[in-house]
Amino acid sequence: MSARTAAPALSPAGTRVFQQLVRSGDASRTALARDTGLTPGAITRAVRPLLEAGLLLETGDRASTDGALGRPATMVTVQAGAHQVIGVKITADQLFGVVCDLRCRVLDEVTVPVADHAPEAIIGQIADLVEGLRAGRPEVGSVGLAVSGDVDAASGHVAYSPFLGWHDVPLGELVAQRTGLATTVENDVRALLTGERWYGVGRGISSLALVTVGTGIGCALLVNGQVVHGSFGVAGEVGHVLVDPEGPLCHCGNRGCVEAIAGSAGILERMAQAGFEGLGIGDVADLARSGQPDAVRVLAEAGRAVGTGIATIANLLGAQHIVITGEAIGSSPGAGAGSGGEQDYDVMDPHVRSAFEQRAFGSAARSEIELRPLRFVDWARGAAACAVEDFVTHYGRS
Amino acid sequence: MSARTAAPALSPAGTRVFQQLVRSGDASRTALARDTGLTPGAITRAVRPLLEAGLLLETGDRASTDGALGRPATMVTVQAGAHQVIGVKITADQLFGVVCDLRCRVLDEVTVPVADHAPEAIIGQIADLVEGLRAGRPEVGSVGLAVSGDVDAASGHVAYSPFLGWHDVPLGELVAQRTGLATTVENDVRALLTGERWYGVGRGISSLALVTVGTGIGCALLVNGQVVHGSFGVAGEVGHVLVDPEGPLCHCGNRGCVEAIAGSAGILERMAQAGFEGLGIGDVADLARSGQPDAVRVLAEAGRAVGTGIATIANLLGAQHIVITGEAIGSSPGAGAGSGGEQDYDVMDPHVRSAFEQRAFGSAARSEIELRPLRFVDWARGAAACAVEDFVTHYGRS
DNA sequence: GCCACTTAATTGACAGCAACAAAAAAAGAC
DNA sequence: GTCTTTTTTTGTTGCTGTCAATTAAGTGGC
Repeated sequence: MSARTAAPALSPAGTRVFQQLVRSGDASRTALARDTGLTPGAITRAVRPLLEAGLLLETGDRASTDGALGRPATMVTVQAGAHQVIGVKITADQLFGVVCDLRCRVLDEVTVPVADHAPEAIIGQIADLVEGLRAGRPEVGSVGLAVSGDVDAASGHVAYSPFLGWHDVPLGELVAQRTGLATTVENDVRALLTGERWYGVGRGISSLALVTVGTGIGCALLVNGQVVHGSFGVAGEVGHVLVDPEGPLCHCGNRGCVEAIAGSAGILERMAQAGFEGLGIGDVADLARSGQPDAVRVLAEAGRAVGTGIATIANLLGAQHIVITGEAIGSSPGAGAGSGGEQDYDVMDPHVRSAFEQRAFGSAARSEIELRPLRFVDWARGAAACAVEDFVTHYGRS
Repeated sequence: MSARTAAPALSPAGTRVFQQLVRSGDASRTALARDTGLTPGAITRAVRPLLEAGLLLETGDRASTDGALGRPATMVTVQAGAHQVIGVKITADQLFGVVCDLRCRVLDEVTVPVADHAPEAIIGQIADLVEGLRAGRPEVGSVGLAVSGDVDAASGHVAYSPFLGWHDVPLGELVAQRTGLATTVENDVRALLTGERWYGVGRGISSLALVTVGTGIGCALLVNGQVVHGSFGVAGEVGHVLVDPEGPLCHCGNRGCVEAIAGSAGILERMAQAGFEGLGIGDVADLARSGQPDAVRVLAEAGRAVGTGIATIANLLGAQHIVITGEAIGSSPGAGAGSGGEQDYDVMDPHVRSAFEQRAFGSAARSEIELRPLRFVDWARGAAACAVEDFVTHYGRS
């Protein structure tokens, strides 16, 4: 694919080194030897062709010059701009696109409204979006797409996407044909996890859980350094963990699932029951901040439900780090102008934590919990991260 | 270790082939090539030294002679008796020991009562048990030990074992010193999972959950073909999944955990509350079978709790197969004379399944659920399986 | 009964890769 | 200015598995 720089047939060691550097940014050769488990000699030989291909760069930087004995190590860095990728998050309302470099830093972004959900229409829009972002950037060589639903990353097929109403769409092939770029497709939450894993808090961590709170509760899991896919395509359904058998009815048919209590729909419905009709989730948070008892109660319940859900993840998987995110989770109003309208009710934060601490068993309570707002750029960046991963692992192959 | 047959420095391919055969029993060379991803030529070269070392055997058997074209494949089998291992399950009451061959078939078994829980005392008893089983079996070359609690398999240390009252006992080293045999230590439930994984239902499956129902609820998880250890040593705590916030108090401080409802202690306590004091778990099952309403209710609740717990596992992990086992789970009274007194109340079975089906989300309901009685031999066999795995992976190394 | 066909297993040649070990490079210390 | 100390490089070596051709061992056609 995209044979811009004739791929110099990387050795296994070369791929390992390249991966390591893309993920860590820079390192001395000795550090690389330590981290990859290869011999210093092997590193030298692995690095050379990558330098020649322009993928790596030897900056004059010296590592830790402060009084260290011996020959100072010279740092090797990724030439992050050498290859660029476009990441697109597909929703029923909008397409969010970003251009990222190899270190997954966002260079440019764009949002496009979506009207027609038909696969052909959306694929056309994706192609246009890609062409637009690609203009004047010859380094762009691959595309990553993130879609909610049942996605087979290996084949690039979208088996089923409820929000888009898609069934068995060979999205990867179609976009690759239209754009001429190597295309990677992944489930949106797993894509987000991939981004977080290599370029966020997940660095150096082998078990990580990512929970997105919104209309539904999404979740992707990293266990033993591997993304969990589930035998039947289902995994990470923390939204249907039981919280209260007497709780509100969930669309899955049971009562008291996390999603029924903490999902936006459930929250708004219970506010409506309390007499507050037609609110948005941000309004509920505002009410809660101003002390309105119903809003406080509903959000506290939501927070406790999420806390119970993540405690279950911690108890079962021993996740080292748990990130909770969503349009609906934020720090404070007006903090940082994200692309999406980020409503915030960190009102939930203490309730999440207290419920987690209460239900986490033994050492599982040591899991680090992080709540953070999520902007749509992050979704697109996750898609880009998948494309980068694909590029790096397949560089000089297939 | 145990250099009986001078290990002929196995190549990586050799180890892969050996592993594959120990796990599958026998295969033609072509099948091996397919399953290991190696070239036919590599297989030939890998198999030869193993044949010479007496670890493999070429039986005259031909695979599928029925009208198949071409040269018939000759089967290669493990010489299962070439190396034997002893597996020991350590409990506060008894030691259960087995001798197994490389295919993990039980050749002999023995039970020893335990009086003194002090590490030295138990290690002495283990050494005696091993010597006894070893007598007249020169093929015995390694020992596997299964202990409940926090075990570090890599170092062979038992960090903490509540039932034995052990803290940081270097069990592996000590037993290796006493017996002169290579020794492997593993958490008991994980050992059971290992046995099941390679020699039971787990063959060819990459995600498997094993739940043991007894005094406590134990659980070991296989995800993506790897055993989950948990970042802080905690994982698989399905016993503390929330079932009912109004439920009975659990020793973890919360209400309505699976363990509080389905653990033996909880069951007996609730029977006592109903006026049935001093029962054993088998008595409760008998009462339920004879239609006693309280027993029926308590066991139904227990079954539903377990069902909810495994549904949570299925929802989060997408486990392909879930095995529920325990002294307390059985088929019918008097079926097969196991070593432990196996009480049975398959009374729970329908309740487990219905609760599971109700709470499993979407395709997660496709997980295969299996309830089966557990005899103590199985625990010991799990320990043996760990020893076999260690032997196979380290053969011709370290 | 011989020959073509098919599949299994073997073998020799080959090439690639990384480990090993020793030397060169680049500092700071004395 | 030499001596450490650490990083990096460079031959050399050994091993391993792929490749492709060959041999082996059957079945079925004629």
